[in-house]
Amino acid sequence: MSNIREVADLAGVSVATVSRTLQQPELVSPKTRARVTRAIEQLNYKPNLMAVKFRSGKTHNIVVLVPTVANVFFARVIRGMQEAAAAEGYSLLLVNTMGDNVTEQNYARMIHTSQADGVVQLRAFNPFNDNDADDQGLLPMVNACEILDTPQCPTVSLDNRLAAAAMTEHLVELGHQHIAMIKGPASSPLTRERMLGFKDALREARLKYCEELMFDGDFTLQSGFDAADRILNQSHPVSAIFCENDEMALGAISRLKAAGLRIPEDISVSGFDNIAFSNFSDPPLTTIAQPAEEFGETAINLLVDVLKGKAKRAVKVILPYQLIIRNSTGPAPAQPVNLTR
Amino acid sequence: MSNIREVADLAGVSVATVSRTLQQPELVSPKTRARVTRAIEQLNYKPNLMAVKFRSGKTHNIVVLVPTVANVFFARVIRGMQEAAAAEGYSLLLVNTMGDNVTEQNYARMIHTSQADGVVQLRAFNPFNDNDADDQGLLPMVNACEILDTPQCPTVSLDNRLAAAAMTEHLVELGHQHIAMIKGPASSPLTRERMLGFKDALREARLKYCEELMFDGDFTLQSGFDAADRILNQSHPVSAIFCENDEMALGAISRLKAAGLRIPEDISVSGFDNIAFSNFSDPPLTTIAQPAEEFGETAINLLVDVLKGKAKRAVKVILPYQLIIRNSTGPAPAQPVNLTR
DNA sequence: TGTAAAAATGTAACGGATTACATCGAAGTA
DNA sequence: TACTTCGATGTAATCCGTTACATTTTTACA
Repeated sequence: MSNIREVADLAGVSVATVSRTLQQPELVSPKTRARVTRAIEQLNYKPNLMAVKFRSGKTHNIVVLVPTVANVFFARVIRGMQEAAAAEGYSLLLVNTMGDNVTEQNYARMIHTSQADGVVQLRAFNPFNDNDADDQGLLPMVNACEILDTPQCPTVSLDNRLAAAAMTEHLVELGHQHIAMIKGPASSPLTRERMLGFKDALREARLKYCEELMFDGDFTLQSGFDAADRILNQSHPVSAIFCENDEMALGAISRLKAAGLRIPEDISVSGFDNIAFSNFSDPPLTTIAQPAEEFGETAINLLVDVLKGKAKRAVKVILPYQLIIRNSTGPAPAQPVNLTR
Repeated sequence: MSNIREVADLAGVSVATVSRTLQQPELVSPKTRARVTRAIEQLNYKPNLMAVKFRSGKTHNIVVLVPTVANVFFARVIRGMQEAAAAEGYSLLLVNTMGDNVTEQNYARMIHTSQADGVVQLRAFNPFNDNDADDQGLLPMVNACEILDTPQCPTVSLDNRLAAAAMTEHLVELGHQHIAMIKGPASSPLTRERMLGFKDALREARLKYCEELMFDGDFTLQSGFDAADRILNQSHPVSAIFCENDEMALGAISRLKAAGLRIPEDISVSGFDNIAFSNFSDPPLTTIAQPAEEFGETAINLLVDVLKGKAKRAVKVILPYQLIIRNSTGPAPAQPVNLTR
């Protein structure tokens, strides 16, 4: 592997001239520039970017903490980040954290060991501890998708409360009065937000909120299936299920169909996220579309602003949602269907 | 940010002693070691890993070229890689290449600019060009999932031909004589392998191969949907469709059901990959399970062997598949169903 | 032609950790 | 006591670009 000195020797110039030929060619005379360029090609010289990064103190790496890359929604966010990062000259270090706080803290530490310049966090957890705080400055971190209430941290998110309320309204308008909810983990602020929106809409419609109709899930297909199973084995009437993401909705539908229920004639099911599968399921899923790629793109742009010192304060960006009505929701049946069979 | 010199000064020792305290503590007397350790804590000193990587010439980074992180199967592979990499002290630089050769070549170049030590390629494309070849040595690259016929490159894959034959046999045993296939892109060796297995099984069963029953897809849900649409609008009888992955199978099922066909009574559909959704679809999908996480894990281990110089020649690992029979395949109907309606 | 200004190029310090080699002191041996 | 050996520690070179500053060359104009 050749280095800049060999190039300089071959071209008969100093290392500074070689460096300038690459960085600020306008400072080098055309004649010299040509000689240097030829030497570079001859030796197939590639600057050691590790040396550059070390010297400059800028790694141009961004650590991305992803709860799970297997989640289709996050996959879209990642894609958006990747494009924005490439455009800004940054590389992404994707970490599948499985939602583990310790793992996240370990990787966030890459900032301190100069392996990365910033962090994008897709979860509402602050992986930095207090003495990491850059005093009054902004943390080199942005939060996307979930809302993290760290004031020094820019955020891009959805108004989950409003979106959940819109979905609930849709169900209410169809005449549903007994709506169950399959929630995410209680630790997730997303879950809290969406539940608040759900309650808002119920209150607005003068329907009463029923704690017994709230079921826990963890955003996976299986957990949706299991929650639906619990819904089938309880005694309250239910004519619609609001699931906090599409995977759980699809899992729930699978269980409901196995019980012989027709969707949406017997029971309506709604999701959240609008993943690709939701358009090809039977029936296609009514859901909330989120601009996933835009989340990623915005997150990177916010972070780059922070890293460049352009950001004066922690901006909080809210992106728009869209209610997508497909065939998994329909009018409430005249008679509540007997679920237990 | 403190550096090793400040620590040395505070502890009243030389930088060498500090470095040794961290790297080979047994060479430092307990007394000194304690002093150094205290100084490190006092200053909250973290070694600058960029400097270490620069000096050592080892980045402990691995570039992973993923055609698309949105693919659920790849997501599982990634997870396997991540765990193995963490165990070996490597970080993953995930790149969503969208199957673009130029993008892959650009990122593979990170090896030459000393930003990464090795590459894991999940596609059958060699991103290195000839003059990158390490002469007779092994390339710092391993190929996973698809088979890339670069002799200097270790590979971990499935016997796709055998697996496809097994699936075809399953369909044949159910009495299917008119089996259509929804293929991946012709450029993918995977597609070629699976097609060969398909043909093998047909020949074995003395059924004739029919070129008109081969349909193109690109591994997405939508392409499966579209291909099924084409199947519905042609004149040959078809009682089963062998799809080259689960996404396309689910897309196809969606289209077939829209046409009023029952699965598997009217037509059988099979997939490949066994993604999570396939277990919750209606009907649950008959498919081939691949040990995705193990692919990832093996790929990393092979690469680490190469990087450590342990690998003498390019090993080709074949992992086992498993035929998962669910309810999307069933006995062929006595009378071929009229597809065009 | 002389001189100042501008352009081109060179010199060398620097960043932070590692490590070969040098040094020093203490313990061990004859 | 003199000498060897070993353990502990220090010194300084090294990895490879970048860049402030110094120096040389060219250009411009009086």
